[in-house]
Amino acid sequence: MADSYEIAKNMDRLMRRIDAAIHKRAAVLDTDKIGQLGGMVLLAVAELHPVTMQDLVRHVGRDKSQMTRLVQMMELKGVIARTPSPTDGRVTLLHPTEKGCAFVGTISALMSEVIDEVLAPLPAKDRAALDRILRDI
Amino acid sequence: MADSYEIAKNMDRLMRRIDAAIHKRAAVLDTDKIGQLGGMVLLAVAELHPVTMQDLVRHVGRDKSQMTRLVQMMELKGVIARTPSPTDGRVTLLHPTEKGCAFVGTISALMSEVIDEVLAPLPAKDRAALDRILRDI
DNA sequence: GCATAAAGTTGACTAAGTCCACTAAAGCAA
DNA sequence: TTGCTTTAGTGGACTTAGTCAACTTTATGC
Repeated sequence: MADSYEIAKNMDRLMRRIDAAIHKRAAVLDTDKIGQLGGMVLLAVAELHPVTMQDLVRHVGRDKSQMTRLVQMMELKGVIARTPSPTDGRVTLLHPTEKGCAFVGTISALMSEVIDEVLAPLPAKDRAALDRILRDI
Repeated sequence: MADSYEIAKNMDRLMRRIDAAIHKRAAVLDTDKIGQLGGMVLLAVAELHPVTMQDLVRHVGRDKSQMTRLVQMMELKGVIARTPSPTDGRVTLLHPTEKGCAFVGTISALMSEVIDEVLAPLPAKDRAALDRILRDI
């Protein structure tokens, strides 16, 4: 079996490089200072809307209290709207606002740019393999 | 070209799962509360020693000030020792202590367990491919 | 010998993640 | 219907990570 430590280490290294590449372009996310995680969450909301907090939490794999605060912040910035569910008084539904939708293009372009930059040395075949493997796991 | 957003999203998801799996076993790293990053750094020091701060910083891809503080903490906990370089008064060399070395086995076992758990659904062939791709990047 | 650079440290900060207690609405069972 | 349990979401308090800039000390190249 391939050395797990090596896999962990190289995965960490890759993530650090992606983070650094995103950071370098921070201005894009800082237009309204929604941050890196905020950007990811906005993409998720735009993809899944209308989506409940619970589902969003599951989708992005973060703590629910963290999501509460992040979504509150993004509501303040005007990129996400919250409406109470008409069928269940406990749940709130999330939607991207128009402003939020406008960001989506920018953010996913940023993502592409970053991923393309970091994965640049990878042959297309390996990149496709990576894509598939990541989906499968 | 494979959708970069999907790759980024799935990479994030995978990292979150690894983090969660490590977190679940936090006790192993909490024996002396060196933390997750501390564990990684200890492995790196054990692998590369004697290693300078600078090289360590490059190896793990973190900020040097972060490393300073982390290493100070680990020195306090007694898992890493720092000695001034005999040839250059500016640099300090890092070594694992005996106690540190004793941890190394535990931590890399933890890593293996976590990686093996998270990558369990992956066929051996794909796992090998992932390993190679991560090395190549 | 002096400007200049490199190694490491410190301060002050922001973002991310964790844990727990809590409220309120829903679901369910006697 | 009333009480019990579960579920959705919120808030508080905290720890770990990560960033950036200013600074000290030692080395180095003219």
